[in-house]
Amino acid sequence: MNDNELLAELLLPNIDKTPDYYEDLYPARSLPEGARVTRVAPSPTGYLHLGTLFTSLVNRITATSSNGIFYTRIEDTDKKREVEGGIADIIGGLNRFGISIDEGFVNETCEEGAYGPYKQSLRAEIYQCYVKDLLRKGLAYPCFCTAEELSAMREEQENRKERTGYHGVWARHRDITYKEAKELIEKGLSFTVRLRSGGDESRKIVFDDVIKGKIEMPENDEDFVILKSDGIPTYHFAHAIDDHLMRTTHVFRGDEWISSVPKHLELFKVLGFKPVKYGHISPIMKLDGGAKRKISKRKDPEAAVHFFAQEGYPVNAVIEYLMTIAASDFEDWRRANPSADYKTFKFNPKKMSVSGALFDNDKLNDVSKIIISKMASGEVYEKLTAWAKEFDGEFYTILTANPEYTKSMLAVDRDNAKNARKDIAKWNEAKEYFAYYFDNLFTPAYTLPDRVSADDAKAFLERYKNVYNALDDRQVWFDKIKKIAPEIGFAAETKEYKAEPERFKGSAGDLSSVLRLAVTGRANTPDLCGIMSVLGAERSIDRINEYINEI
RNA sequence: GGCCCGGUGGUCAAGAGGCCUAAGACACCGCCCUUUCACGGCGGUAACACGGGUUCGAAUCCCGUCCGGGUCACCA
Repeated sequence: MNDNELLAELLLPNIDKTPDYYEDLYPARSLPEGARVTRVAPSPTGYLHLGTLFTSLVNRITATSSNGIFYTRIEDTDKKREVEGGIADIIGGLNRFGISIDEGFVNETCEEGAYGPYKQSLRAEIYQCYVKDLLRKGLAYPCFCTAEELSAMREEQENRKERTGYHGVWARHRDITYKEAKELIEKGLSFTVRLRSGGDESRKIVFDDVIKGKIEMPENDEDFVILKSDGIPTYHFAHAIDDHLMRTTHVFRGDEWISSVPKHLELFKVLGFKPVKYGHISPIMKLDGGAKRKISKRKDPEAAVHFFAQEGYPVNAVIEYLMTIAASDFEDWRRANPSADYKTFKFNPKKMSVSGALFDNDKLNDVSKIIISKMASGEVYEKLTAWAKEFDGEFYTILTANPEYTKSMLAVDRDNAKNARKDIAKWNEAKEYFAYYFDNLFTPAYTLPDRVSADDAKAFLERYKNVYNALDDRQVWFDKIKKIAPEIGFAAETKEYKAEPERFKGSAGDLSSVLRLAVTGRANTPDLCGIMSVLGAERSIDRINEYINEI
């Protein structure tokens, strides 16, 4: 055995497999030509973040568009930051948003697929096997520097205005011998394993990012850590090993990773792997004061996907909105295919924005309103009550006390309507919006429209009470109002009034506003005729009487 | 600070040297439709960061400046 081999044995004595073993264990996938294998690899350090959802969506749609595979892998190599229940929240969140997962953690509890385990903490032996191989080949070496020594070194580099990092002459253990290493280990020192970089900072590497295009950067010459002192790899090393062994073809990830691409590419090269294709996604930004910045977990409620559930945005509204950011040609496609499943959209990463988009709540609301406006009342009922059950118990009780009543309320101006109303963007607006349908939510307003005096309002309402019939259709309903109008000095037709305003006090439209105010307490509502028929004649008349007494 | 990436209306963006007197969507405003509101229709306000080149011609190519973002860990 030569010194490198001895060193490898010394450092990782319990590893007896060789890379060939894993190459055979995880053979190339047999997928159709052009199929892309993508993944999302969250670390369970908290709840599902908007950015993670977005990245997942891009990876998912890329796989779907190419008949490929999308899988999840848990990057739990940092035990210090791990959070209880993190996996469940993230994977469960993806499921809830309809991001289907082909492999890996397909839901909170279940791991599937032939390329596992899909949790990095369970893959230590695999990583170590490759580290050992690198050690044997002299491509890696142990480093015994402590955290203190490393930061002292950094400080010195900063003082000297030199490039910081563990490279060149600063790479203290780069030439450590087997003998020296053995002594230090016998003294009980812990070590990390570093890559013996063959890069040269003055040379450039060029790679083609599938989103951002050609990017040129200095080669990596940093002897960065590949195996931490706890025997677990760093992200960089785990990325290279896992994405190779899991046969990933495309990695879409946040663009904060761009600067480490030279490290990753060097790793792929040194390991003898075919590099993956990268697509670096610009972050979703937020306006803070006057400045744009990446949406932040700590400062922005909408960073947590849970926020959207709480507000009551339908999940497909959030996805639809994210798609408009992800692909600049998505909205055109949507116009051409109004009811198609977004999953059938052919995604092209070249159509992704290269700079970060500001999160646009107005746009989300609009997208969401359109989606809700297209739902039938039955679906609205399901979604609304499901939301209320979780987030507004009082409203839930009210809504479900009489399901048929609630459904007929939701059907007004919705089912069979020629024009979809775009009124509600999220379920938490519903309580206020529908309040007048429920006696314990209804707030009367004893106000009058312009042009209508209290006396006229009373005169109109008194007459109207006698002719109202809850069974009337819209036409008959309004004809009755028009019939009363001239009797009290109002024009039956709006046009008539507009042509000669001096001849009338107002028009039948003004009178219907009186009725609207009396029955709903609102100046604006959907179809009043429909509302009154849901409310029922008795309740409508009661409210009219009360209004007459109060104005 | 070094290294990357980016900069078209308030926002998302189309745009690959002449088709740009710069699309579309959201937001905003006006008009029409209309029992109110909404929907819908029509119209409007509003942009190529700046300065130099290259070219007959530049939003588009090159350089510089400025501005914004990212990154420089035994975190991912």
